[in-house]
Amino acid sequence: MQDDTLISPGHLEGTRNGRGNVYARGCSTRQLLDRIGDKWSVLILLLLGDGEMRFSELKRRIDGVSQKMLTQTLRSLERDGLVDREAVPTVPVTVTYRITPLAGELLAALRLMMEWAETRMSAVAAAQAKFDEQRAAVDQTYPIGQ
Amino acid sequence: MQDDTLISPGHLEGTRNGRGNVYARGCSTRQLLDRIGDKWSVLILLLLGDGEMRFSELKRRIDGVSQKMLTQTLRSLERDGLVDREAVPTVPVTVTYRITPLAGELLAALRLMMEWAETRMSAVAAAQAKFDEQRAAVDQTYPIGQ
DNA sequence: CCGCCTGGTTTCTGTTGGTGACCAAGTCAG
DNA sequence: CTGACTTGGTCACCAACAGAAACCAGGCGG
Repeated sequence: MQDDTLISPGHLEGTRNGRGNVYARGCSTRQLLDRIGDKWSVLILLLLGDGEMRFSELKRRIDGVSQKMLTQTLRSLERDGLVDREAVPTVPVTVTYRITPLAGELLAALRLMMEWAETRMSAVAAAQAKFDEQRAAVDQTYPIGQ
Repeated sequence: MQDDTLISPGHLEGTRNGRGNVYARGCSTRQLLDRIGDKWSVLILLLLGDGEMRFSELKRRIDGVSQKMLTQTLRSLERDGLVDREAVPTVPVTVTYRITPLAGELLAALRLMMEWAETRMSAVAAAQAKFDEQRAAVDQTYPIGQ
């Protein structure tokens, strides 16, 4: 597995990582993606990054999550030490979630992503429209019905 | 990766931004996550971030991708203007992929995530082990066979 | 003509996510 | 006491999707 693609800057120590083999099944980046790379985790972390929140509020604010998936995702994040769950046996039980310091550090990266999305998604949309348009033109030139 | 163009009819947001409602269905952060929030996109962008690469090399280096998913994900990234595809009709056709400047900016955030993963995933693993251990203890105390 | 190379697409099947019904525990109205 | 309603969560079921493997295009070498 040689690397003819000029990796240039910094070949990191050992085989550890980055830019070297992000892809190996056991690699930390892969592990992270396996955990928070689902449909809801990032959204939850981003929301909790602004302050603790109750289960029902999370459900209300994240447009489209099902109760099942919210529970499941929160449980998974809790297991990974990224969110903290506190259940108070009040009248109807009250469960509060908040991010842990560990997740707090990750939050910086997630927010950077969010900022990119906010400033660049329009460009993505434009690229998409252009792509689809070209594909449509090709389809017209070479119709599918063989 | 669906192909609906959810640029949406403009409107409904007075919401623009972050910290406010990351959750609304049409929000840019949601759109971004819908696109690159899958199992392979981030990995591909990270790899291509180090330099252009051929299809077969990507497949070889990303441990576990199926040909179908690689093609599908690359096509989606191309559609979104994040990667550039160049097919040269050489002997056996040669297809090269590289990231676009647009994706280049996103790369900073992704690399930050990767770095977090590399330094913190061990803590996550520890948290996980602890959680599972406690759950096991509880299961022993209150066996399932009601 | 056979077999092989790259880059795909198709088919089939197992896993995943979403929907909606249901549960626990407690409170309050009637 | 009964029934309705709260919050947080589980379960059964079904549709959508990812993965494995087979197949395809077409150009070449033997």
